[in-house]
Amino acid sequence: MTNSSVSSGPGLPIASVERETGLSKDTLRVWERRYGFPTPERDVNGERLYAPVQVRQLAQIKRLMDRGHRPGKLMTLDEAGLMALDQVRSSAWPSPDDQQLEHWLSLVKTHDTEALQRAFHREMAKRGMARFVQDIVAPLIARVGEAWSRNELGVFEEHLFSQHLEKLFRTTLANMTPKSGDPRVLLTTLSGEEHTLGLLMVEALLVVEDAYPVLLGPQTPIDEIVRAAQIKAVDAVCLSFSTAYSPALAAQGLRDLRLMLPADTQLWAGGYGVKPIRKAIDGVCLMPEFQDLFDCLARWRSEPGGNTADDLK
Amino acid sequence: MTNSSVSSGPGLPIASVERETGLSKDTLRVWERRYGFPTPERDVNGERLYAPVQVRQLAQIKRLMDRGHRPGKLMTLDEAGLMALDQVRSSAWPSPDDQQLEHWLSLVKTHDTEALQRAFHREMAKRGMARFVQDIVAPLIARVGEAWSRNELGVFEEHLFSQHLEKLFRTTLANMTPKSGDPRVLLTTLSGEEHTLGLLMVEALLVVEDAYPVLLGPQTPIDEIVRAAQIKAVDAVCLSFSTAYSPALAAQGLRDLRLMLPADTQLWAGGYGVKPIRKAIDGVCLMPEFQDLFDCLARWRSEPGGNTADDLK
DNA sequence: GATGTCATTTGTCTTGGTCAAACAATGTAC
DNA sequence: GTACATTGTTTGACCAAGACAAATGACATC
Repeated sequence: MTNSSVSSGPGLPIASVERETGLSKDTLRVWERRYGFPTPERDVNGERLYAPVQVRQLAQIKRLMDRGHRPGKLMTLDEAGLMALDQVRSSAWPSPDDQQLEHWLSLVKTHDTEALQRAFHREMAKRGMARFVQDIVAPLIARVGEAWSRNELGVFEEHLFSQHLEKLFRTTLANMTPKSGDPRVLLTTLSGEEHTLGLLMVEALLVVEDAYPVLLGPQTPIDEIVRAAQIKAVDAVCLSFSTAYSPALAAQGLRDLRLMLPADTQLWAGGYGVKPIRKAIDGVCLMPEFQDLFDCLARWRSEPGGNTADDLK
Repeated sequence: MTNSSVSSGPGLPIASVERETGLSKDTLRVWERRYGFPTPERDVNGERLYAPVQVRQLAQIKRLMDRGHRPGKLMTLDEAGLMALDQVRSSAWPSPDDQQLEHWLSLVKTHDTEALQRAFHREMAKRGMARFVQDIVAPLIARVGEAWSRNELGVFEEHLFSQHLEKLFRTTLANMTPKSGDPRVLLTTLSGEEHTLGLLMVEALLVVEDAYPVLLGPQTPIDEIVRAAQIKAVDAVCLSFSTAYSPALAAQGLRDLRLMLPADTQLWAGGYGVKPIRKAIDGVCLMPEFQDLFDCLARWRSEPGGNTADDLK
């Protein structure tokens, strides 16, 4: 009651806004100085108190920036203008006019988790793991991510969806973890890439293909990847990149890693995040589509022994 | 090669030190001004570059602060003095028998994942879930984190360990997910807190206690937590905080959330990260130990109906 | 279409200062 | 001796205004 923060009252302190929006305190202050937005009140001690409305607007601006818009432009827009941008259908996305996809999405939107779970199991049994991942899960994840960035669904729905998928893959994988298999593949992401689902999907595909995945989880520094590859004696390192990851950073990281890895260790990179990488990187196999994973696998198997990993393209 | 940052070179920029030590940029600068430590070099542009040795010392100091020591005292100590304090096996730890803990730690260090997996399953069967989590897993996680910050093991070992635990909990939970149960508890963390293991442990404990957990995964903004709590009609929201999370931020976040949640929804906060929070927060149940979770549960069950959530303490 | 140059935008870092909350120490009543 | 109020010290978060490099966009050239 007597608390001075939050609710319809004065507003949130800058630290809370940083937590809620993901914008650093420095950024929040410099925007205020440069663009005159946001416009926080001050408490008795002169410290900023942000109105909840503006916090929501800031979160929306952050989302639009992740979609490629620049702050300078967004600041000139009013609430309606921002809303309008949210609605824009970017043709860059894989066309989502698939009716079934939209049906899945509606299950996510309505939190019908039981129906979702049932549908997942049914489709997996019907199509088999490989086709299930490629035809259903991957497009659906992309569609959910897109819907989220467009504010059609909230963080809550997105989290719930992710948790269900994670549970699905982990329970399925639990009953078929192999004791051996070739090739041995290390699965992880570079620092900054938090998404785990891509890794789980690849793990599932590798297991059904009788390979031996070593799941390391997300965000491993490059030198630790090298050490892990050596200790676990893997034949290949497979990284996953989501759309959020900057293509330039991804390319740089792959080049750095390639230089530090032994020449006979393959380096594969998958996920929507590698699609924008045009130029091939020497000794790195880019796999924008899941199908490419099978190609990499087949190529490795057809060329056993000391591949110098420079024989791709 | 041409990379100007990191590696044995001059030193790390302040942002990297913040990430690695968990000390804020503000704190790092104010320490330098007040205590004359640390003593970073400067690059051509006058920006701080911290020597790797000092970064390790800073991490050590942070660890000792988490154990209750005050910065002012620690700064007067030299390297040997810090080491001496570090070696003190603080009796605050609930460690059952140190010897077994060290044995487990050696399994982590040597990447003997199969032995680790076997040992986990054996101990869980032997002790039951509740004691397994409290006596084995929680101390072991703390010990691994400590060993990591002491540079006794690398990111690779730490990730592998986390993945094994995650797999263990998820497969175990998969076979006992309840259809109903009371109370219904939403499990998540605030933005900025990435650690999921705490949530999985709580989920496991809730399930064996015949409650109904709703796992949302990490990093949910507060307004989405509120929405999720309403839609999923939960009786309580349970947040988890690791030591990495600043106590001040945790307290602020809990206050923010408490104000936005309905009064009849309980708010519980667990994990090592809440230990340093001394002052009680109105309407929030702090659970620094796992045992406290059972207390919260028992209290809720003994007082059904419209608790106004102000009856704790 | 690829590549190079230049201008603008943008976020992070800098300094040095203020202040509330947390903590330790001391005094006082019971 | 213990409980509690009071005072003094420590500590980190916040503030302002400026500087600058890295990223981005625009435009010319090969």
